[in-house]
Amino acid sequence: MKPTKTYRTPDGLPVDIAIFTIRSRTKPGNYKTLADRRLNVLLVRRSRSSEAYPGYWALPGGFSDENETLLEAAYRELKEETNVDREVRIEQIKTVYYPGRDPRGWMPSVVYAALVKEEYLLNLAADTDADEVALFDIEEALGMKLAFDHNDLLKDALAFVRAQMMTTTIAKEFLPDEFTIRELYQVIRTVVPGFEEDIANFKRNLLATKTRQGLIEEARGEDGKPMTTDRNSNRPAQLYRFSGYEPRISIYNSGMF
Amino acid sequence: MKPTKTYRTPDGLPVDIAIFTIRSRTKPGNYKTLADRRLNVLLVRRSRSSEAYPGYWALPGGFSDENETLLEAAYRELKEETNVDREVRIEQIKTVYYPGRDPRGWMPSVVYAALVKEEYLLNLAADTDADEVALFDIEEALGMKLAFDHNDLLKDALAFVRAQMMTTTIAKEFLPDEFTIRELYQVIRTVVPGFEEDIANFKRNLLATKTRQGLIEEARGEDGKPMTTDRNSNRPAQLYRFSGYEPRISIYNSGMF
DNA sequence: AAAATAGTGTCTATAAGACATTATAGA
DNA sequence: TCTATAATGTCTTATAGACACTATTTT
Repeated sequence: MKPTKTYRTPDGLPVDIAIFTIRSRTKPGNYKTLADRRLNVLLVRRSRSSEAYPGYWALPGGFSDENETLLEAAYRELKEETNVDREVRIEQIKTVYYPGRDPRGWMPSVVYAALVKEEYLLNLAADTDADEVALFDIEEALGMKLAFDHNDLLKDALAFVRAQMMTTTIAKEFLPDEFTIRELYQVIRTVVPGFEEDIANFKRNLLATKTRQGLIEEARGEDGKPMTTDRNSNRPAQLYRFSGYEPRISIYNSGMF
Repeated sequence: MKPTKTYRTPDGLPVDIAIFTIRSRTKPGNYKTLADRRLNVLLVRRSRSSEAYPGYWALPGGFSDENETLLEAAYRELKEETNVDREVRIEQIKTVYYPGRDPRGWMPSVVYAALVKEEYLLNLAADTDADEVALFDIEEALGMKLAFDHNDLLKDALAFVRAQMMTTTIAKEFLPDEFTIRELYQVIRTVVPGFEEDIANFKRNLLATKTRQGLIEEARGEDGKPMTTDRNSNRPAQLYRFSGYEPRISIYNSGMF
C-alpha cells in the first residue's frame, strides 16, 4: 500500500552503465588473416580520496536528474565518458538496492548496458576529463576487484548481453552494415564462447529456406552484383546484411511463432 | 561522471507490482469440459482525495525502505495486497522515470511482475485493508484509464510475461505440478493468444525425442503407473510434469545451444 | 607451392507439419 | 447414443548435422 506521507525529493537516481565494445586486433603474419576479436568493457577510475572507493576501477555512472529520463541519463553518461553521440543501443539491465551496498548510505542504482562499435571509441582518451578511463578485456575486468558491487553489476550486464546475443540481432551493433559470415560468427563467439558450429551449416541456417525467412541476405550493390570484401583474406568473401527479420523464438514449437 | 556532491537520502524507491493470475471458470453444461482460463491482473483503488489520482484503479505499489532490498519490497507488497506468502515467482520488469510522470514531483518507479496461482488468491478480499482490491481480465484492465502511467507499466509487464511464457517454463507458475497437455496448452494460449498448434504435434514437440531432451515427461506414481486425471473430461487423461530441462534457445542454430 | 579463408556438395536420420482416425468414459 | 476430450497413427518433405571436398587470391 502506498502510505500517506510527505515526500522528500531525492537528488536523482544513480545510473551506472556498462559500455561494451568488441576490439579487433589484426594478427601479424605474412598472409591476411581474420582479426582477433575481444569483448571489452569500459571502466573509469577516480582517485580523489573523497570517493568511497578511491583508486578502484568502476563502471561509469552518475546521477539522473529530475529533468531527464533514465535513458537520457544513460546516454549522457555515454557521451561524457566516450564522447559517443551516435545511434547506440542501450539496454536497461536491472535496478539494484540492498542495505549496505554503498557506505555513504541509501544508494540504489539503475544499470544499463551500451553496445558500441569500436570505431566510435577511437578518440577515447582525448575526450574524457582528468579521471582515468580504459577498456579492459571482459575476463580481466571480471577478475579485478571493482568499486562497490560493480563486479556483480558487470556480471549481470554481461549475462544480459550474452542472452541477447543468442536471441536477438544485437550482433549488428558490433558489425558494419555489410559483413562476412565469419565476422558474424566471430562476433557471436566473442560474446558467447560456448557457441560453436560448423561454418557451412551455420551459414545455411541463417539464409532463407523454403519454409523459413532468412536472418541475413546477400549484400548486392546498385548494379545488382554481389558485394565482396577481401579485408579478412586474400580470396574475396561475399558480404551479407541482416534482412530485418527478427524471429521470435519459443521453447514450445521448434519453429518461430 | 559521478559529481562530488552531498547526498540527501531519499525516503525510498517506489515499487509497483503487476500481480498476474490465471482464473479458471468451469463452463456450465451436462458434460465435463475444459475450464475457461483468463489472464487476470490485480488492481487497487484508493478513494482518498489526498491521492494524486483519487478513484482511479492502479497497480499496487509502495515505497521500499533502506532496510530491505527492492525484491523484498515487492514481496511485501504482494503479501499486503493478497496475503500470499508462498513461493511465488517475481520478476523485475523495468525502472521508469521521466519528467512529469507524477504530479507530486520526482517519482521513479521500479516495476515488478508476480505470477500467482489462482488457489493462493482465494481469500483475497478478506485479507486486504479498506482499499478496494479486485482482479480484472487483462483486456479489460488495458482498456481502463489507470492512475499515473500504469497503463504503460501494465503493458510492459504483460509483454514481459508473454515473452517469458514462450521462452521459459513460467507456465508452471500457473499450473499444478502435474497437469495435462491441454491444460498446459491452454495456459500458454491464455497468456499468448497468438500461439496456436495442432495438439498432437504440440505434445510430440514437448516430449523427448532421439536427439532432444523433453520439456515435459509423463507423471508416474510411486508404483510406476502413469498418473491420470479426469478433472477436464470423462475420459481420464495422462498427467505430465516439467522435466526440469530449461532449454536455452537461439536464433542462430535451430537446436538449443 | 604454401597459406589462409571462402565456398560447394552430398548423404542420412529425424522430426515437423498436416491430417485422419480411433478410444474412453459418463450422462 | 451423444458429447467432449484423449490419444494414436501415417505420410511427406524439409532440413539439421556431419563431413569431405574444391576454389581463390596473395606471398
